Amino acid sequence: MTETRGNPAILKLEHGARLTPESRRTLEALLTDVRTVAPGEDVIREGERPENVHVVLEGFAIRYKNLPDGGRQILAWLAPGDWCDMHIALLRAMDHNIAALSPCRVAFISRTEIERLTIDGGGPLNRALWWATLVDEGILREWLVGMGRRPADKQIAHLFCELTCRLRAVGLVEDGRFDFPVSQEALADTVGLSAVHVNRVLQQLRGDGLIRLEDKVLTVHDEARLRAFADFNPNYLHLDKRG
Amino acid sequence: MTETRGNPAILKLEHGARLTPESRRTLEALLTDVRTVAPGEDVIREGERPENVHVVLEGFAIRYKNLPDGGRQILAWLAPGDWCDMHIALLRAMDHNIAALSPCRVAFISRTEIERLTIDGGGPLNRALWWATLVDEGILREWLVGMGRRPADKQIAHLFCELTCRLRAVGLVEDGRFDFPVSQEALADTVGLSAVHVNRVLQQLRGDGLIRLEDKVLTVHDEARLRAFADFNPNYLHLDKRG
DNA sequence: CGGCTTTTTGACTGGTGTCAACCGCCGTGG
DNA sequence: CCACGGCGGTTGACACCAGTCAAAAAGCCG
Repeated sequence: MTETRGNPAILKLEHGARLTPESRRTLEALLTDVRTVAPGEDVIREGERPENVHVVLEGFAIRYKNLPDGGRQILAWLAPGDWCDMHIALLRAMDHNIAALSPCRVAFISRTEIERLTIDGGGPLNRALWWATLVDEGILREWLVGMGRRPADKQIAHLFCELTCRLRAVGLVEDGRFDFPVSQEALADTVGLSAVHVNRVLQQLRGDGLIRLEDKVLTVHDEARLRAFADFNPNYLHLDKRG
Repeated sequence: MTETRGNPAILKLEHGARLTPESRRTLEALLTDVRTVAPGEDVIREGERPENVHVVLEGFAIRYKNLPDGGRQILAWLAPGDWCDMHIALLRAMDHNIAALSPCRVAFISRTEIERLTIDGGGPLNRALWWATLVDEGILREWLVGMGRRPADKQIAHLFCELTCRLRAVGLVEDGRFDFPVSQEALADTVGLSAVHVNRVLQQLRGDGLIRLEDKVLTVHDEARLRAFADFNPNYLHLDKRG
């Protein structure tokens, strides 16, 4: 549906730091090894030694963990512009999986290259990527609030508010509409509910006119109303321009 | 009960990186402005501009958010050796609160000093503090799994396994026992349950002989059994020596 | 037109929340 | 020294949100 105007990975970081023209060029140069990943396909698995950092350029990817009883918990949605595992470069083994949720285009960057530019370098990119990591942490915390203390309907509404903000930040929202190629089961694994209950909640939200969801496109007619319902405060996304 | 042998902030980082004697001295020098914080007292509040980074040296602190309906969600337990907000130094406003849960001793470090040593510096401390941040993120993800997909009893058991590991890493566990000055209400706000239900679950765990909890001391007689029950895998703590 | 996955529906179960009372501990103050 | 008050822990009765199971309907794709 919507098309990104610029490179989403750069668009996103612009929200967190003032990038110099030079660091923009450095970034562009990093994002050359781009691969296509099919839905359901893993990018990296728990236990593996991370050799690359991944950046989503198109589509949705997810972090997730499997449970011994066959269950699954989704830990993050990785939208265009999101860096998947800056972090893990430092660690010896992945403690979770990353997979494509919808068809994705993902950039692969070698960890040594990243480490040189950031951890050991301390340039402007270091600040920008720190910022992105901190935002990820903020999102994780907000999800925890949702799962722990919000009823199902508000939790899901809150997630939709968050996605609207995040996708708008990389130019993927148009008139409150954005691509949403996500099954109700994946939604359920995200919010910690059963697929059946997610179905019922979605019907309620549609019935109340808070959202529309058809043909894999999510529409938020009245964002203010959805935010009020979900008790949404975007402060945790730290998207105000200038870091 | 138990006494830390060394400085917990240094003990902890030793798990994540090889510290040079010099960086150890640098750390010691940073941790001089130590203040006492009473239970319930806030160290920093949502919305505030962070001017200091905080390190817990004694006692438990928490990250938390309040909800409009009066509820509270605890987002992290900060034990001795934990850095509270490395991160936020980069951000303009706190998106959550930090408070003492039990009587605490907390070191205050000015953000400019920290930024010089890490973000802009790129020394060995940068790696160590990155590592600590990544571990925090790993914990957050595991908590999400617990809230989303684990039944109440296993979730609480899992938390006890985690605490045992984390506190052992800074020398605060002795014979499977450690100080646990935490009300059931705080536990409830941590795991997203009601205090009443936490009470019932604790009785069940005690009845099954998995834990003992009396006089504000938690005892795990048989750690292997508790881990098996909770389906606990410590990989997300990344505590293996050498980063 | 078949098989597949995803969504939808209904009936029923069950885990957890809520409310309210009671108890035991402990610090405070008369 | 004892009475009081408050907080945290414990219990029981009951309500309700969300899970489970199962089957039908609707899309999707070859």
